[in-house]
Amino acid sequence: MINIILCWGVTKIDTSNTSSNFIHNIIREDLKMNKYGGRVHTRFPPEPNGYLHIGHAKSICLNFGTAEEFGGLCNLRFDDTNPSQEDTEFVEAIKEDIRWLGFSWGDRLYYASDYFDQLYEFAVQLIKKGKAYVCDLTPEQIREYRGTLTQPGKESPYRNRSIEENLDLFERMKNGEFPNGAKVLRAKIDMASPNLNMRDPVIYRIMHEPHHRTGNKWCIYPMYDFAHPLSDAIENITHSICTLEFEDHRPLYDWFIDNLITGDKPKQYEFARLNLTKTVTSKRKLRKLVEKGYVSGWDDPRMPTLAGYRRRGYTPESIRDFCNRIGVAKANSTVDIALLEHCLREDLNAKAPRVMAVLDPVKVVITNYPEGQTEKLEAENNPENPAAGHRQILFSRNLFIEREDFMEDPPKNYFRLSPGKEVRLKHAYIIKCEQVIKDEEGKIVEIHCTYDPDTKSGGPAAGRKVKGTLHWVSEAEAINAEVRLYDYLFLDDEPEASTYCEVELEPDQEEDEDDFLSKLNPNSLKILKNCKVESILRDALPGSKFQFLRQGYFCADLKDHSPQNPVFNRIVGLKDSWAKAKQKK
RNA sequence: UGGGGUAUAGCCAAGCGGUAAGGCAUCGGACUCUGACUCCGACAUUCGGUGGUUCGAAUCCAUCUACCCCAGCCA
Repeated sequence: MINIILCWGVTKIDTSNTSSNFIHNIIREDLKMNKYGGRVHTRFPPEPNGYLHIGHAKSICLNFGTAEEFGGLCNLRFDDTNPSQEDTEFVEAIKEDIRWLGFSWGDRLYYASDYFDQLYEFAVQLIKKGKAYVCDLTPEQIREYRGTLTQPGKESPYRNRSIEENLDLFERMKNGEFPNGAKVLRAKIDMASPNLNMRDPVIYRIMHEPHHRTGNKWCIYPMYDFAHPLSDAIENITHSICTLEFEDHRPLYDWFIDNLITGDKPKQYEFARLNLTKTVTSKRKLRKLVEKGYVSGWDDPRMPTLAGYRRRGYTPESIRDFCNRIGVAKANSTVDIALLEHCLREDLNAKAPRVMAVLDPVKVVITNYPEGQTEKLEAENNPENPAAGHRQILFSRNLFIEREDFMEDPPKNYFRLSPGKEVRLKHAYIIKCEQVIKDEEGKIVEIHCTYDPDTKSGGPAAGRKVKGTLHWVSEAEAINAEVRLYDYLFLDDEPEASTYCEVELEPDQEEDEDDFLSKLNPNSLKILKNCKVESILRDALPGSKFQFLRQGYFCADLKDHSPQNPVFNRIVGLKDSWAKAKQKK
């Protein structure tokens, strides 16, 4: 009986692996030239300061997928160079999400903090080469000295300290002799560079802050621009893939590599991050939704986090399929969320057992069906997968159908139940509506029908055609369930776009940052308490997924579902051409 | 107005000098005991604009335009 819940279909083999994108083209070229001796080694480098979202999934699929496709390796490396932001909670969540997506880093789990000693040594080398110096300028002064987009910067008065002095000062920075912000170590490059990243960037800052992995060992921490390329080099990364905003950091990346690394040099390539319609993906904004309680947490089923999708009922296969389909390019773009949902439905259609659930029940009485009688009917579990087998459901005189499936005064193309009309009850009989019972307020409380015993599914007269087929649950077997209908958190296609016109922007416009909150969909969650569902759902395992016939895909909630209190989340609705046709009128 | 990028259909996206892949969306139609699925069909005489090179240009050259990113001791 529980078989239905476990009969998870075969995962479709993804054959779209010969993907053509500019990064793979580069790799094919590198392979042809035997660069890196034929090695392909990538890495996924999250900062453990938040949960992974759908945008990260694109990067994970690119990095792990590329390694897989070219017979290479992909490391997981936490970019944990800023202890004030980071936490092990995020480290664990990130690991779980990557595993859930189906990728494996083998034994190659690394942390930038693993390299703090080596990075310190690299910095010392730079000083010894006269290519780095300790600078006493305040943060404000550094900003002033940096110049602007159109004007060159000025050299720091500390720029020409002797190597010995720099060495001494840097060591004393490490030893904790100076307070936060008192000094920094900077690369000595070019204050007049048109690329601001090259204007003597800070590479080490003083931060008296315990680190989640190194504890109190360090009070100076390397900056991303310094730690990242060198970590790549330490791990023998060949292709270092990141997003577009780091494009003008590439000269700096190369500068550190060229000055400190011999042998194979990792190369950085940049691709456009994912944007999704009706979705916010900025870490800051997601954090806000969580912290201000607009959602129940990072794993709220409405969140575009991987934890949220998991709780919602998305399959990892569908997310990977999506990531493979959207492509990888350098043009900023916003993918229609309809594509994600398409991938989801395609996967779930093949896998999810069908079951009947009435979300907004209205009672039907089959007046010519004997009182007290019940009978077992056979129902196929998944027409897409015969191996999923059959189950038995109970029919009885009283049953429930969807309130929406009855209309007293229907339009011409209405295939469902209405007075005097016939419909088939899925897996059961054809019934005909004879009478409508209403209460004092005119609300329909019962629909009286007769059934045609000859039309039993699979029976001799079962071939008779009627236009509509309804899902139903008999009173004899129905159990109550809570159903949570989730909708988009934002209805706006681009919730992150400012509503204010750029032209009118005044200097003082801090508040715009929270603009997106005003676009929250007030109906993103609707809770239905008295749904009638097949009794088999009582035993559904948390996280198991079903198609509620004619309605959509639903998932037994990972946290709240139990046999005593069945709770189902709507993952996504079925496509509904009837609703679309209605809307057009 | 400095530097770095990007422009191919409603949305993604291939294309790499030989005459515009594919997917999503949309619109028909077939099938259907899920108005689902599936299937069949339609959907860029044109690649941001303009000039040029060439027998031939989305691809090469010139120029213009639009949009994105950069002035953290964040990543």
